[in-house]
Amino acid sequence: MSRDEKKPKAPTIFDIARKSGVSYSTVSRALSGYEFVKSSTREKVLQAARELEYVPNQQARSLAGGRSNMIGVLVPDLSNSYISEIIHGIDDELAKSDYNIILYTTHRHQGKESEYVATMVNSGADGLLLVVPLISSSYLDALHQQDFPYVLLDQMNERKQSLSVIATNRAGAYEATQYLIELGHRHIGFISGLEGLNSATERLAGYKTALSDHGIHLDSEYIVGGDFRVQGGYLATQKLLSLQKPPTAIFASNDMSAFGAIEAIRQHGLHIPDDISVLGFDDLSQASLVYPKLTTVHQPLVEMGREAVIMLLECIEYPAQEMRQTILPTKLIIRDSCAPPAIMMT
Amino acid sequence: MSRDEKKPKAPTIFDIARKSGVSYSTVSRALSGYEFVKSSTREKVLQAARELEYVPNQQARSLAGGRSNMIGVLVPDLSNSYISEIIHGIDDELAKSDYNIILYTTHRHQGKESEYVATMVNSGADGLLLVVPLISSSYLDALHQQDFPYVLLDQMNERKQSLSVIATNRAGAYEATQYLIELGHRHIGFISGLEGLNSATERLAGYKTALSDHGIHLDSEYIVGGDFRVQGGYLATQKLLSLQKPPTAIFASNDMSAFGAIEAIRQHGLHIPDDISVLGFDDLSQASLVYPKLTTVHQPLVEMGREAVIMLLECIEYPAQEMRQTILPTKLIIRDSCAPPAIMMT
DNA sequence: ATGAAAGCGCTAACAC
DNA sequence: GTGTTAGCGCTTTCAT
Repeated sequence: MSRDEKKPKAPTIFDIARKSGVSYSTVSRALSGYEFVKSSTREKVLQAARELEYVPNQQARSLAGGRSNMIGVLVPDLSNSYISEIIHGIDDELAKSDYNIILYTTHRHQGKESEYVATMVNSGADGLLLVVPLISSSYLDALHQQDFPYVLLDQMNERKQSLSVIATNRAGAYEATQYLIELGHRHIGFISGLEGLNSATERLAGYKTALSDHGIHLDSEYIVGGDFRVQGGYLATQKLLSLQKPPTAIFASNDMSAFGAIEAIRQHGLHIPDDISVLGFDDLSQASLVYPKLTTVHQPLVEMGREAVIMLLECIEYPAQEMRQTILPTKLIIRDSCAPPAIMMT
Repeated sequence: MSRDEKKPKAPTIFDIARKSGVSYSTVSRALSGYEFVKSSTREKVLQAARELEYVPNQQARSLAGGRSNMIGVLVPDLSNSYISEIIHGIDDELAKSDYNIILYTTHRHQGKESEYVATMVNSGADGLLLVVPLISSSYLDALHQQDFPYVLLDQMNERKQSLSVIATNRAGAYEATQYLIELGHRHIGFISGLEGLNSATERLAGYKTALSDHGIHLDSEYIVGGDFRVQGGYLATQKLLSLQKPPTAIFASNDMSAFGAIEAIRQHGLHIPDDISVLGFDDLSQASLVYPKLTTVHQPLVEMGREAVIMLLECIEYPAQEMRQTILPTKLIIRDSCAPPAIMMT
């Protein structure tokens, strides 16, 4: 060690026991809220704990078989506000309990999610919140086998036997597309999301259904690949604009893509929404920062985080949860980036 | 428990010991990289561990006096990209080691930072990264007393005896102000940051110094209070614009404030940068998303996170670190929100 | 209602 | 170089 050796050991329940004159197992009971403790004893113990500024050692607690009070949160990446907002919701809700967050990002080692899951489980997390895009059922199986509490966020397990919370991606996309149609657009470009993602698939489906429900021919040229990021949206929009007959509106699978679209459109010398409309999905906080303010489908990310926590805590408390899905509603937020097409065409 | 009771206990070093035919302390040594282990033995152990899919139990590890491989990260809040970017950097760098992040947000209980610090320390974090704005030295003292490794991020302890990483706030603000002056501005409004924050104070100082160095009278009317957030910037700008002689340029203490300024200016019917220039600080990813793209002082947030991790890990490794500060350079990023004043006045 | 005692899985002296 | 033995701080039977 460095300078002085006087690391003042933190007080343990043993110290509390001495101070309050009871056995240390009684202290443990009093502290952990066990019901059969005389209330006078409990008071005495709590008092002593307070005076000693006692802080429980979570490691010991969970080693001994109790709760660790840690929730493992596995996310792909931190560079994305989409994730930040979800985490924000998780954090908010968790703050009400005394759970803490252990944060894992998979970007560290691509595809090693299962390893992370194993670590989290083995490191004593009481439950897991998974925001991992591409779910491989390998570790989901392991989780199930151990009856380990976890909740899937914004992702469905195809076998649907997980607790999960998602938003109405398809309906949201439908509503958005319909809005564009009602504005008079007949040529609506679509920037798709990351392949394989449930949300991406659903949003595309919503777009397609809306089109066909309104008797609009689906032009496959109008669907171009994006990646849920600014750059992808930018590139996709360039393609769209260079089409022989460019769309009069672009529906981007998420706001990030939409931001890229805005950029590309501006560079092309076109004006939003006069020359072309842009619509996003997510309603990130940036959406009202860009100019023009982005009309977009609000996905309740913060609330999804909250909801997932609620489900998880419930599942930890009462392990025999039946698997269910919470579906939160999306909502079209009309701002300034959409308008009727300049030249109405049918 | 719920359905089946067959929770398959995770293998322990004891299982590895049996499988590889050595004592379990040897296993511990082999696994934790102790050097005096015959390499054939080590290989045998590692092999067995692999086959068993062994995952170490961190709780036990740290309880027994080893490392927990957890770094506690204390942040005020998650709703802010400024924080997100720092965390991003932390995460990036930490990914190279096998440390994990325990994330604490103080917004849960205002002013209870010390309690959090105590919890983190007591829960076996190997080190702390503190991004807490208003540092109360109360827990810093405790940390010092215990020789507990920690690094301050974007915050200085007035007594300067902590490891810390900050950016050149004052110089950055100076450069920015000077840029505005060189553009021809003589009436430069300043939206201040959150009171008490080191960065806020330094930026204001940089602004003032630049002004006086260029012989420009400091008009106290031009310095209006902000709070580092959009709303604060918005309100501050309204005040600035309603001045008898409004400034021709506004330097906001951070990008968030600048975004608010842009909004207010737009609502006022003015154009950026033709009618008035806006300059920010931080260079959040949003800065190039807004329109016009924000000219701002780049603060290397991601790198600050990285650097803090590097320092912390070093400090954990070699506890006898002398206290030092790493100062990372800011850089003026010229985009589209600044231009010479419409009417040159002296 | 409370005390005693046995570990949880692991590291770190201490022996040999 | 490797085995033996204590605990780390706590929860949880099992007694009483």
